[in-house]
Amino acid sequence: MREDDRKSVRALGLFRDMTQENFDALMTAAYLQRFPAHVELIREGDSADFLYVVVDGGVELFSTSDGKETTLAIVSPVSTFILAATVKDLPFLMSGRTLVQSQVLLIPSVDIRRIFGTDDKFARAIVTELAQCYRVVVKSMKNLKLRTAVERVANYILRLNIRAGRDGIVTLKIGKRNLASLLGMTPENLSRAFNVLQSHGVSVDGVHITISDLDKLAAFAKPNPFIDDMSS
Amino acid sequence: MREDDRKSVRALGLFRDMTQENFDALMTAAYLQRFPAHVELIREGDSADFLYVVVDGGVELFSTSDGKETTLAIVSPVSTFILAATVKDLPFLMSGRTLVQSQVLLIPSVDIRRIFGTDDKFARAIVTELAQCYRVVVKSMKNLKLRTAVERVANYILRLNIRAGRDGIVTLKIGKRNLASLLGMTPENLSRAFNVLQSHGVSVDGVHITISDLDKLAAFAKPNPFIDDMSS
DNA sequence: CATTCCTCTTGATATATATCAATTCTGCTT
DNA sequence: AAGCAGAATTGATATATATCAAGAGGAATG
Repeated sequence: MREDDRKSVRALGLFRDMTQENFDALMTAAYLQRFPAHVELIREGDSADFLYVVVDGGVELFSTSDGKETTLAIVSPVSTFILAATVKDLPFLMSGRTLVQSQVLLIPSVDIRRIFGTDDKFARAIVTELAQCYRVVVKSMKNLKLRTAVERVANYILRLNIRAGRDGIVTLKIGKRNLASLLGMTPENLSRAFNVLQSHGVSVDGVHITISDLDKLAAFAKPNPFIDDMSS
Repeated sequence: MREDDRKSVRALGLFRDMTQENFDALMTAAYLQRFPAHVELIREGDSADFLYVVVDGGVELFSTSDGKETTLAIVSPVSTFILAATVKDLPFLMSGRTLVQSQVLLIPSVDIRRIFGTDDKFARAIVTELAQCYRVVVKSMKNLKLRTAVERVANYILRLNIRAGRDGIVTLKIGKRNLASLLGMTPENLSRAFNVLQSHGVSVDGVHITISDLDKLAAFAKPNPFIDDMSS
C-alpha cells in the first residue's frame, strides 16, 4: 500500500481519531486490491466479512428484486461502504460493483469489531459515521417521496454545482444510465428531464452541464436544506 | 414515572446494557409527558435537544417540502426516535406528531452525549441501534424503488401477518390515510390497491384484513428477505 | 478507416399513479 | 336519535412515468 493511500485512509472520519497502534493493526490485517471495471465486489445477502474502502476509482451500490434493479448509492474515493452490515455482522442489503477500474481496501470485519471494543475514539467515530449514513439515506428517501423526477434532476444539478465551486459549469462524473437509476427513473426519462430543464436555465451537452440562469433553476427546483445539504 | 414504564424503557436495546447508575442519571434528567392526539412534538429543522421515547400511544414521523407531505415512519411503544440527530447534535430531518394520546419520555441530548462518552456498553448499544435504523431505512428505500404501489401494499399485509401470528387475520393499527402516505401513495390509490388484491387472496373490511389464500398473495407480492425481514 | 458495440436520444404508446369530484360510511357529539 | 365531521370509497379524468421501437452519435477495436 502506497504511503499517500494509507494517509488518505487515515484521514477519513472513521479512522482519524483512533490510536496509531490500532490503525496499524487494521492496515496490517487489510488487503489492498485492484479490480477491473464492472466487477461485482459484494452481493446482497452475503455475510459481511470485510469493511470496504474505495481508495481509487468508483463503486456502485445497487439492489435487485424480482428482476428489477436500482442504484442506491455511488461511492467515490476515499470512502467506506457497508459499515452497518460489518458492525452488526448481518448480511449485506446491497450488492456492489466497480464502475471503473478501482483500488479497494478490504478490512476484515472481525478486526473492525475487535478494535471497536477496545478503542473509544474508534467507537465514537463509528457512531458518527453511522449517524451520518442514516441521515443521508433519510434525505434520499425524502428526495424520492416528495419530488417528481424532473425536480430530483434539477436539485441534483444544483448540488453538483455547489460541490464544483458554484460557477454554473458542472460535469457529470457518472454515466447517465447510472444517474437515472440513482434518481429513481429510467434513462429515457432522464433525457427528457434534461430537455424540460432547458426552459429552466439549464443546458446539457453530453456530460457538460451549464447553468445559464441559476435563479430560474433554483425557483424550479426549490432546494431544501433538509434534503440537499450535504454537510448536515 | 411508573415502575413498569421505567422497566420497559430499561428493557430497550439502547438502555439494556448500560450501568444502573447511568440509567438512573438519564431517567432523573428526563421528563415523562402525556400529550393529546395530533400534537406536533418536534419540527424538522429544530435542534435536537432531546431524545424521544414513545412509552405509550403512537407517533408519526413525517416531512414536508414545497407544500407536499409524506410519512417516513410510525413509531410504536416502546421505541426511541431521532437518535441520529441527538448524537450528532444536528437539526431534525423529520417532524413528529402524536397519532393518538401518547406518553413520551424526553431525555436531554446533553445527558445522552455525556453518558455515551463514559459508558462503553451504552456506546456499543448506540452503534447497534443506529446500524439497525440505517438498515431499516435502506430496506424502506428498496421497497419504494423496486416495487409498485400495489406490491408494497401486498408485502405490507404479509409483514403484518407475520407479526400478528401468521393466522391470516390481521388488523390495521394505523389509519389508511397514514398507511398510504407511509407506503408512498395517495389514499385513493390505497383503496384501489386493496381492490386489486381481492383477486390475489386478500379481503379487506374496514381495518380487518383476511388473507384467504396466502400462497396466492405471496406469489403476487414476491416478498424478499432483504427488504421485508424485520429481524435482520 | 470501417465496423461494432454501446450509450444516449427521440417518438409513439402503454401503464401507473395522482387529482378532482361526488358519495357513502363511520364514529362522535349534542 | 339526529346531525355532523372526518375518513374512506368510487368514478372520471389528468399527469407522470415506463416501455417499446427506432435511430443517431461516440468511443473502442480490428
